Amino acid sequence: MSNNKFYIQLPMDFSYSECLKFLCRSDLECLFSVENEQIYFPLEVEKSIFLIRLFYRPQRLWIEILKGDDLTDFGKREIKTYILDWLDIKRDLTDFNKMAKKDKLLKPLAKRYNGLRLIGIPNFLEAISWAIIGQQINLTFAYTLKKRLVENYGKVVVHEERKFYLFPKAKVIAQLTEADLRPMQFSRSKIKYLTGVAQAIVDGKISKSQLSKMPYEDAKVELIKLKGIGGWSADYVLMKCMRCLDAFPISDVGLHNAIKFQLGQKDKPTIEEIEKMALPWKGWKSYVIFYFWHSLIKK
DNA sequence: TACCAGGATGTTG
DNA sequence: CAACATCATGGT
Repeated sequence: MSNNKFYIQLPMDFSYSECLKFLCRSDLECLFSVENEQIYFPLEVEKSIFLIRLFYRPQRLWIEILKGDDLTDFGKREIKTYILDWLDIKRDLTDFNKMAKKDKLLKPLAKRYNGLRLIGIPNFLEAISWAIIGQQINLTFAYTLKKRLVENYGKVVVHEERKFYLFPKAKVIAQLTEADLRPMQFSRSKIKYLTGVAQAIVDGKISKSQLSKMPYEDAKVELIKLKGIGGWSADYVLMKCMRCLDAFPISDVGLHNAIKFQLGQKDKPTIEEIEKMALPWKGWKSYVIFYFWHSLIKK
């Protein structure tokens, strides 16, 4: 059983504690859990489900398989790939930090959160669904809705009397009705958007691999064709799932508030003002907004 | 109590 | 084409 524990070598400027802080931002998170600075989450690889624990030792992120079939070398590689993507471990932040240092607004954030990675959502359907769920409601309520969806329609893994959930499959969400989701307090429009997107994925009309071959602008156009996906949601998915470094949901109210606080102003900035201040951020706009979001986390 | 939430869509003027 | 209503409900 020596095959159930392996590790990823971490770059110097990786801050496990800042990443953990982001992962801990809601007590209602249901797709992973953080305890004693360890991250627990289930992952489906090659049709079998593994329960994984991550923990940190200097310059190493250890991966331990707590539950699941025997791991092949292929499966092991898949799990590593997933984690590298999720925590954006391979990203070289040298240029980002260099740019941030010269930027009045960013400098304190980049210093305070040095080594923070843009925590992603590798699962395409989950990323889109989370964008839809988060539209126009406060984050606490959004987490509550996601939890209800996941706990009712996602696969569950039980380990030491604790339940761990996977995000529901597109095939399952595509079949849901108002009778299923209205009692969980999803709005009629969110239900339509969620099932519609899931159906589009089932039908092969859109996929992560297809989008990944397109330039940012084209991928954004494709996403916006989906009912319920506007500019904000498209950019959200492009930054959290497709890893486009210049995806920038500029209309985001969280961003507006974060900039307001950072500038110590009474009013939120206008879109035009943000566009102007974002000029030097080119190449790293998704990282910039992520750092601003991070600054909103209440201790 | 009113107003704001990590928006998007359909309608109206 | 810009302004407005609507969605649904929790948080403050």
